[in-house]
Amino acid sequence: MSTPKEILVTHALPYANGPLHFGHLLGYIQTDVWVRAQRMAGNRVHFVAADDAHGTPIMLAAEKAGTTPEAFIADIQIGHERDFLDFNIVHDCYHTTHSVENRELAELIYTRLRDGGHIARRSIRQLYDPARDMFLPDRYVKGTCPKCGTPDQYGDNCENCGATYAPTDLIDARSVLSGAAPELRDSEHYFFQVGDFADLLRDWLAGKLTGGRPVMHASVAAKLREWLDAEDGLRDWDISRDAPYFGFPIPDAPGKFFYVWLDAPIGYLASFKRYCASPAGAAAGLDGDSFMRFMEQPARPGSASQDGNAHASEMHHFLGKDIVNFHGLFWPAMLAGAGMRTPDALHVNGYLTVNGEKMSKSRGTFVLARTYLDAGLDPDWLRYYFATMLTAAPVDLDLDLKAFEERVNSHLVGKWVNLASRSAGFVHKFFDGRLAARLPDAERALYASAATKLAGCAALYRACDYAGAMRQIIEVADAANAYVAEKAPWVIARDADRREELHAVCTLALNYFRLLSIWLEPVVPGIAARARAFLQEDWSRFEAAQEPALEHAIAVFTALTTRIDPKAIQTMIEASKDSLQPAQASRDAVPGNAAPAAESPGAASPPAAQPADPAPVISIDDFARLDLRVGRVTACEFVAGSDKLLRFELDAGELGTRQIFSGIRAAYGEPGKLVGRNVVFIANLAPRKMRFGISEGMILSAGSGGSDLFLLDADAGARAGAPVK
RNA sequence: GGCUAUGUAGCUCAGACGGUUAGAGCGCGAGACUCAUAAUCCCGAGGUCGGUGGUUCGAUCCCACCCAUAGCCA
Repeated sequence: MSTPKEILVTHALPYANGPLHFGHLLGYIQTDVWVRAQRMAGNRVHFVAADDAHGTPIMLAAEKAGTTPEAFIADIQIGHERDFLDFNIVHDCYHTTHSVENRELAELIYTRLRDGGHIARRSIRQLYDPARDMFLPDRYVKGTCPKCGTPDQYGDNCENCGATYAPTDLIDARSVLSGAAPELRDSEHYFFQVGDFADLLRDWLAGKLTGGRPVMHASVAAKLREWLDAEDGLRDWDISRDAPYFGFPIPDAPGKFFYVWLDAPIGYLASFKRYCASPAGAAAGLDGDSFMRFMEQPARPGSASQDGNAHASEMHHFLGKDIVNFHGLFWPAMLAGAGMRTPDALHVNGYLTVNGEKMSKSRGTFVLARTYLDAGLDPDWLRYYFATMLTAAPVDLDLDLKAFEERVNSHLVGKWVNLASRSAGFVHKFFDGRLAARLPDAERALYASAATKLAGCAALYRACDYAGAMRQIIEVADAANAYVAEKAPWVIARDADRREELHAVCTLALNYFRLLSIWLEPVVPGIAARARAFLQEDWSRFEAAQEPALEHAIAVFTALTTRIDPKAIQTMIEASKDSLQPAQASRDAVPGNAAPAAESPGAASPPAAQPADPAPVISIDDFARLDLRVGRVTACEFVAGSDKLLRFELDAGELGTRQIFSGIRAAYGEPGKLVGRNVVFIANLAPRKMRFGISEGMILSAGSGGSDLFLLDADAGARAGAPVK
C-alpha cells in the first residue's frame, strides 16, 4: 500500500484468575494475524498487551489459594506468557496492570479528568457484608428474585425470568462469601461523567476523528449509538471501589480504589510505555519520549491529513463483543478528557462455540490452550481454522472439531504443502535441486495472474476478512494442483528430451507453493518458517510474492506439517473433562474475557500430581449407601497437639450439629476464614473416637493431599443438611 | 421484557442495488492418475436461501410479525 504507518495494536487483556482457553485464543489469534499481516505489508507495528490483574475476584481467589494477590497474579502471568508464545502469539511487550507504569498513568488520566471537572462524588447505598467487613459487588449477593420468586439468583438479574434489578431488591439476600445477611450502608463513590463527551463520541463513531474512515463495524456502532442516544443520556460511570480492594488507591481519596475497569484499558498504554523505554523498544526506534509523543495528539474533527487519516500513526484495539461498552464509550471519553488521542479502530470478535454449543466442561469442550498443546496438536492448525472463519463482523464462530480436522488436512496438507511435496523430488532428481532460470511465457502469465489475485489479500487482511483471504488462497492452491495434474510431470519425466519442460512445470509448481506460503505466513508462521527453510529464502514482506523465485536452490523436502491425528483431538477432549475444577462461586465483570466463563483460580495451584488410577466400578447401590450432606461451618479452629487437623463444627440442618476433625490444616492455614461457608461431608460414616474428641463424619476435599487440597463448596442457595446426590 | 445482531446444501461460509437453472470448500458417491503426507484431477448427488403474511409483473434478497441463537441493558 502507500506510505508505511506506525500502528499500536492491543488485544483485550486476559483476567489473571485462570489459564487461557479457546475463547481467549480466538481473539488473540485474530490480533496476532493482523499484526503479522501489517508488518508484511510494510507497516511499523507495536503489539502490546498485559494481564488484567485487579479486582475483587482476584483478591478473593488469592485469599482462597492462601497467598497474596501479587504472588497469585505473578504465577498466572507466567502461564499466560508461555501459552501466548507457544501459540505463536508474539507481543513486543507483555506487561501487567499491576505495574508502576499503569499506576502512574491511571493517576495521570484520573487527575486530568478531575481537574477538567469530569469527576463527580456522591454517596450511594450498597450492600455490605458485616462478617467480611466489605462491600459486596452485585455478583456476590444471592437471593430470591423479586419478580418471579426463583430462589438463589444473583444480585443483578434473574436467570429464570431475565428481570434486572438492584441487589437491594432481592428477597432474603445473602452474601455469597459468608452467608451473612448483607446490610445497607452508605459510601461515597467517584463517578466519571462520561456524558460530558457525548458529542465527541458521536463524532468519533461517525468517523469524524479518523478522516471519515469508520472506527468499527457498522453493527457495533449501532449498538453504541443506542447507549449514546438513550433517553436519559449517558449515565455517570462509577469508577471507585471501597477497601478492601486489590487495585490502585485513588489519589487524595483514602480508602478508595480505582475500579478494575478503569485501569484495565490504561494497561494497554502502560505496556506500550514500558516497551518504549525498554531495550527492545530502542531497537525498534523508540525511546522514553515516544510514548507521550504518540498519545498526546488529540484528534479534532476535520483534522485529517491528505491520506485521509487524522494521524500518521494509528491505535487499534481488538476485543470481544461483550466489552464494547468499555472500549466504545468510557475509554475514548477518558482518553479525550485526558488530552490523549482516541482509538482509530476497534475490531470486535464474537464468542466461540465448540461443536455448536457453548464451551462445556462436562462435554470436554472447555479446552485450555495448554491442553490443546499437550495433546500434541500444532498451534498453526487452530490458527488456520480460525482464520478461515474470521471476518470483521462480530458474530459467534463455531469450532466444529470434525470440520477442523478435515479442513486442516485438506487445505494445508492436501493442497498447499502437497504442491511442494509432489514437485521437490523431480527438482532434486533431475536438476540438482535448482529452480529453472526462467519460465516460458505461459507459465510466467500463470504466475503473474495468481500473484495479482493474491495481492488483494493485503486489503482483506487489513479489513480483518481473513476468511475472504483464505478463500482466495485456496482457489490459487486448487488452480496450482489442477495445473500439475494437467501437465503430469511424472509423464514428462519419462522422456529425456523433455527435461526443460519438466523443469518449467516444477518451477512454477514450487513458485505457486512459495506464493501461497508468503500469503499464509501471518496465519501459520510456524509452518511458513519451515517453508522458508525448504525454499532457502527469507522473505519478510508480501512484496516478495510479486516476482517468482528463479534459478534458486531448494533444500530436500521434509514434511512441513502432518495431517491431524484424530486421536489427538480425542485426547484433548478427554483431558478437558479431567480438568474439571471446583467452580468459583462467582465472578465480577472481567475485562478481556472472550468467552463466557471465567476460570477458577485452581490453575494457580501446583500442577496436579499424577492422576490416581481410576477406582473399580461400583453399583448405584454402593453409591446410595453414602449419605452426603451439605454442612455450614459454624466453627473451625486449630487442634492443640496436632499439626495436621482442624476441628470443625457444622450446622447439619435436621441432623443437628456435627463435630468433625479434618486433616487439611496444611491447605487451610486460617481456619477462622472458613466459618460461614458450606462444605460437603459424609454424614453416615461411623463415628470415630480420636485423641481430641469424637469425629462424626468426614469432610470432602479434592486434591492429592498436603497443601494440595480444596474443600468442595455448595453454592449459597444450598441449605445446611441438604442431601448431596 | 427492551434493544442490537445472526439464521443460505451433512459441516463452514460466499452471494444477489429484487429478475432466466442460488455458488464455493470440506464431507459423501462414481471415474482417472500414481509425482506426492491414501495427497491430486474430473464428474455427480444434495438446498421450497429459519417460518408466516405483505409490497411487486416477479423476493431467498424490501416490509411486518413470529421462531431459534448470541450479546447488551452500564
